Amino acid sequence: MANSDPGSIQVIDRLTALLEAIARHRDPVSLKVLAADTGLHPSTAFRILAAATENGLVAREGTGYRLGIRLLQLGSRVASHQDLRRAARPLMEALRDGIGETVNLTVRQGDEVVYLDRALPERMMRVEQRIGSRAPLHVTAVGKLMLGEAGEAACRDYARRTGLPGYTRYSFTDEEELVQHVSGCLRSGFAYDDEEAETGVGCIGVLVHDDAGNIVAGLSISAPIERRREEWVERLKDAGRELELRLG
Amino acid sequence: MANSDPGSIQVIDRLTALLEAIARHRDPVSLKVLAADTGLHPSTAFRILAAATENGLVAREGTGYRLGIRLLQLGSRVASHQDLRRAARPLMEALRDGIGETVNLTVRQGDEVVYLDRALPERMMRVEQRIGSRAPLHVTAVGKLMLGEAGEAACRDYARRTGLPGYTRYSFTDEEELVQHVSGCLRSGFAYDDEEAETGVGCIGVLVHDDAGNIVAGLSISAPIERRREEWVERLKDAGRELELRLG
DNA sequence: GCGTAATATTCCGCAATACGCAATCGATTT
DNA sequence: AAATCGATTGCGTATTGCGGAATATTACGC
Repeated sequence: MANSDPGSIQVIDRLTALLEAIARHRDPVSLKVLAADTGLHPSTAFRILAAATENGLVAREGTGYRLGIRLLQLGSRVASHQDLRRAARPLMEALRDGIGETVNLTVRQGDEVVYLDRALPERMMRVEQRIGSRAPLHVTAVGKLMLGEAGEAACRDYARRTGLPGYTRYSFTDEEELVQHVSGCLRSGFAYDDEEAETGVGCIGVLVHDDAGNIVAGLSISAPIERRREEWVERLKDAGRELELRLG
Repeated sequence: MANSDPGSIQVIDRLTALLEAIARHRDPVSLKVLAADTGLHPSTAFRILAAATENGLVAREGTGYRLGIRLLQLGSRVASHQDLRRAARPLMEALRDGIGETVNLTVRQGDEVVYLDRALPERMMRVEQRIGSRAPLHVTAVGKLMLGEAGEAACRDYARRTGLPGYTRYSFTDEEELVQHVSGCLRSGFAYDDEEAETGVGCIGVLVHDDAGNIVAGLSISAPIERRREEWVERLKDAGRELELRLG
């Protein structure tokens, strides 16, 4: 039998699955668990992990495995949007210091937003998105704006394609309502996320454009819903505008 | 012929080499260049890159390749020293804001220090180490302290093992001098790096210990040598002590 | 401290996998 | 329009990685 999918190498798929599996766990993971999680034969998992360890992608801690420091290096070198992150960072930190809540930088990738960077406040209860993690467009403030700018047709397309899965009881799951809501957000130049992705979490988002008017990124504030304040909208918009200037 | 090295999987070695090669370049890299850099047959490189792209480890930009966003995610999940980074981050930012220079968090790995995190000041000229990058112990402030704490014998061992390669004309390349210098640093509880790693760059470093007295990390300030100030030593020591408290 | 169970690691023969050649496709240049 | 250069794909083959079983190591119960 030939390759099931040309453009796919078994070992690389398996390696990725293993890395993912390790990443899902907080503490070092045993071979057995990893083999079970990925459905690989322990012996196979072992050999792949050993090779990955050789290459620093994985490290051993006692008898278990954790992600290797080389991934830190590679992660920090992901050049994609590097300029963007660099330009945004000080603005994000300033905004975070001003309001005392988490500030996120996101970009669109397919039907999701990806968290590129964030600035975390120094307080016990805060909202924290992991860098590199994803969320569907229709349950995030920035994502809804992106849907809005893409136009009604594209938004409806998205709705049908994804089926608008609900995450909380506040998520939009109806195409008509979403389209309606999204165009409203677009007009006001910002969007709220009212516990649509996770109960108790509220966001405010704005878009960042380049000179040509294309969407470059989204900037958002995430906070426990009861701490969120109206006034932040203007500050967030200012930060967005400032970022556009710095990129232009 | 059997595997040259059991515990090594060809594809994974090659994948890692390709990722490294991509990371070395700033802009998207063409297949040809990657194949040349890694010595792989273009067709082989292509297939591996295609598989890596499927898995999000690599992304395409036009006709070239760049590191994929999944590496961001994996990099951010490197659990190793996560608590440390988390605890150190606010202290580092405060210190950076106080003195206006780069603050680094490092750990030892073998004969090198690895940069775990850093806080960058908002100014045009600044020293910037990439997260995940490495430097030999004997040309960094923190590294010299680590050598000191390891004891004279271990330090001499290190000297012979590595041959003390020089990076600038100020690097220590003589075992005797290094041992001497290092024990001096240890006594004073901090170390300078006077353009020993890179001409024009000066550092100050301190060590961070856990309750049991083991070295957990190093904290350092990097600045253009002519901007470096004596006063920073105490502030850095304070930050180190504060971090020890927070970890304890 | 010993026996036992549970994992981790190594060995090995087999065949599926990934390799490299060569041919095709596509873009860019002259 | 031809030619050149790089990216991509198909294909037969040898190598590589596979998984079962054997062995080592660790953890645990008694």
